[in-house]
Amino acid sequence: MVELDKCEINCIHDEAVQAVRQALFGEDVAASLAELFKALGDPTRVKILFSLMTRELCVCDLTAVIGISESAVSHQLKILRTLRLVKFRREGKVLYYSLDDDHIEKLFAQGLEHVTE
Amino acid sequence: MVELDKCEINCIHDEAVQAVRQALFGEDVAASLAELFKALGDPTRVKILFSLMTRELCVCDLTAVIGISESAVSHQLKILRTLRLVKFRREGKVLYYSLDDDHIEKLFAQGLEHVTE
DNA sequence: GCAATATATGAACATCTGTTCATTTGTACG
DNA sequence: CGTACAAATGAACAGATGTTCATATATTGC
Repeated sequence: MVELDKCEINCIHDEAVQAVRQALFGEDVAASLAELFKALGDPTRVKILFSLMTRELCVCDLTAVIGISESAVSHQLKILRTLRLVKFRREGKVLYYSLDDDHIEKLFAQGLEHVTE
Repeated sequence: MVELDKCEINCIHDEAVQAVRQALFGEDVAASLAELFKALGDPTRVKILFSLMTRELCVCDLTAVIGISESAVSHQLKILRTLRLVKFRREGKVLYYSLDDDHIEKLFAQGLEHVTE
């Protein structure tokens, strides 16, 4: 818990700090947002999500497309499921995964713009 | 290097896998995208960026707004600088930070939509 | 029920990440 | 020049993260 001890006197823009502090969303929202972005912040998951942008795929397909073990894919899918980024339907023994949400496509689009500019 | 050994026979949708594989962006793009999202995937950095959406602020202000040590803020700012998410200008001893890019606001907007729906 | 198969899950481990503490750099001003 | 102060940097450490390996579910077809 850092308090405004020495710095408040000569350096801080007090009104600004107060204003921003008020506008700043709560700890929980910041945490949720960070959690979401963190989920997108892994090459494997980026590839999984991008793959699912084309069409729904089973775990086995994803394994082949991305080139890592089925277990690794499954673990990542669990994370993406928990955050409601992907959903799945069962067809016999096979589970078909797809994007749960069209926000992801927009997020990727924005992200790509930043990266490739 | 996992090959399509046993699964290709009875489970994989071969054409789909090939197609997606072709469409899938390269290792480097995936890595860049992941790096960007990972940078956004930390509560402290989320707060920093959100704070800077309102107006430019000095490191000292950010310390007060967010309530963590100046060193911690500085370390995070370095990460954000490296990824061209924030920029700064010097005025005497004080460095004023601001957003480098309007993509961030859009990314946050999309992210918030997903989180708060 | 049992073998086969697709996927999920748990434990373990090495690596990466964020913070703290100590030190340094850069700038202003007497 | 030397002190003061904003900010940056480096080392170190605890905690989180992603993969692997081994094992467990769930479903199908015999």
